[in-house]
Amino acid sequence: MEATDTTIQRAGATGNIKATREDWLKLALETLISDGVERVRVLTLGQKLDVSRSSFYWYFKSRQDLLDQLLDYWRQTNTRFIVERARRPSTTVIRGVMSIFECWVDERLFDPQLDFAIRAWARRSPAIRRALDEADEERVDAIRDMFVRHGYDEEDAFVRARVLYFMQIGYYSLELNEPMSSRLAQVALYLRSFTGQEPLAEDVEAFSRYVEETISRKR
Amino acid sequence: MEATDTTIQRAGATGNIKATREDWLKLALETLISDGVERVRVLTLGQKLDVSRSSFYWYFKSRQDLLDQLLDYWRQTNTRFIVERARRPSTTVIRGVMSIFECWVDERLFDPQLDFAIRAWARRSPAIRRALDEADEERVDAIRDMFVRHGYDEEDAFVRARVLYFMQIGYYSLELNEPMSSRLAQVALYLRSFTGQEPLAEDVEAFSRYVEETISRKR
DNA sequence: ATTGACCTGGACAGAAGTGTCCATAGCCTT
DNA sequence: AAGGCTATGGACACTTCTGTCCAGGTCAAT
Repeated sequence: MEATDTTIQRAGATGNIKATREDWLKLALETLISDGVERVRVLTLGQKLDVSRSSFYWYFKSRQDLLDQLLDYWRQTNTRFIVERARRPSTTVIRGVMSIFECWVDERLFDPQLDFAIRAWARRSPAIRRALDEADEERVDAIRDMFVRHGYDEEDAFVRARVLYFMQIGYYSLELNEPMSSRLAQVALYLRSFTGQEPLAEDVEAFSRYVEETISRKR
Repeated sequence: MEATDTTIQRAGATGNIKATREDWLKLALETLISDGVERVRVLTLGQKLDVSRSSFYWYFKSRQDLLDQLLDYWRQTNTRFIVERARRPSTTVIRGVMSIFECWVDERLFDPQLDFAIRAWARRSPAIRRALDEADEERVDAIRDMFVRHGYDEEDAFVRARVLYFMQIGYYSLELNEPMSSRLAQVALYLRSFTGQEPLAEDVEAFSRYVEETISRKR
């Protein structure tokens, strides 16, 4: 049972390896996302990887050490693209909001399940709580600035940023699992609701095209 | 179970009683709300009540039995008032939305922490998931009907109901803990954002009055 | 072929939790 | 005063998990 496989790159490692550090991390991340921190257990991960727990303690100092690294991963992914999309120059507010919408339809830009798992985690850990508050603030601020750039006054921009962002977090909270087609069908209404302006037909078409491309590239 | 509640009435009970069934339930509920289901443990509750676990098994069949009753409690409270407020006759949409807003500022009508705890719970239990989906749908439908009554067409009403409800769930997800004063300061902007109409000064004032009364009555 | 750096399994100790059984203490009724 | 019901404590058996220790197995380089 040396087993190297799943692939070739692992041959690069010493060979005795059944589970790499990355295997542990990846499985831990998946577990965090699907089941929550509480379920990220050394014993359970080991059983799934078919490796004894001792192996884990070779790579990680402790369970806490692993959890710390999961948080780091989240920090380096989920907030970044929202802020980046919100800062992109846009010709109209509608287009600006659309840029942000891209994060909501492309899980490579924003992983709602992961964000949600972190949110649940934060309820019982002050350290996580702080990290999360910072991330939320950063995101809302970036969206607010986008509205401000398009002429909304400070306070209005802030409220609209919140409505947009909170609404999306709320949407994810419900975990509806709707097909993309029905979500797309209402994009125009959401755009109007968020901006107070009427979106053009070509705006909506442009967004639909983006989504189609994204989905096809993903396959 | 006579017993009703704390203090004097407990003398009415058999006397040997250190912890009533209600004590267990209440503490379990508080724990569910503040720490999540995972932390609702017979052992821990017993320690806090300063009673051995055997006592628990006198009142409840098992831990699962207790959890079932917590779910029942949630079912009988959180959704009811939202639906009731959404159905109230209102002269304008603004007033209709304000009726629903009452749930967001009065924790006796809607307990966000409890709702949130249930949401986290649902992620790992299909039975809870189903109960939650039903509740969400019932709430959104009630809000949608309110918009329809005020002349919004079906699809628009649906999107607006979602924006309103999801935004609020999202707001709670962030657990911001803002003072009521700063939330109130932006009520007009939210009303406009949700309805697409300009609220009257007297509407905003009426809402402020309601909130003040609520807070003072609570003390 | 030997060495040494890497990695793994198994055993041990111990914490925290569930559920069951039974003896018994406290109050109410008779 | 005795008996019955109600509620409790303590002991037992079991499970699931963490973290430590150490004896080894495997590969690469010498």
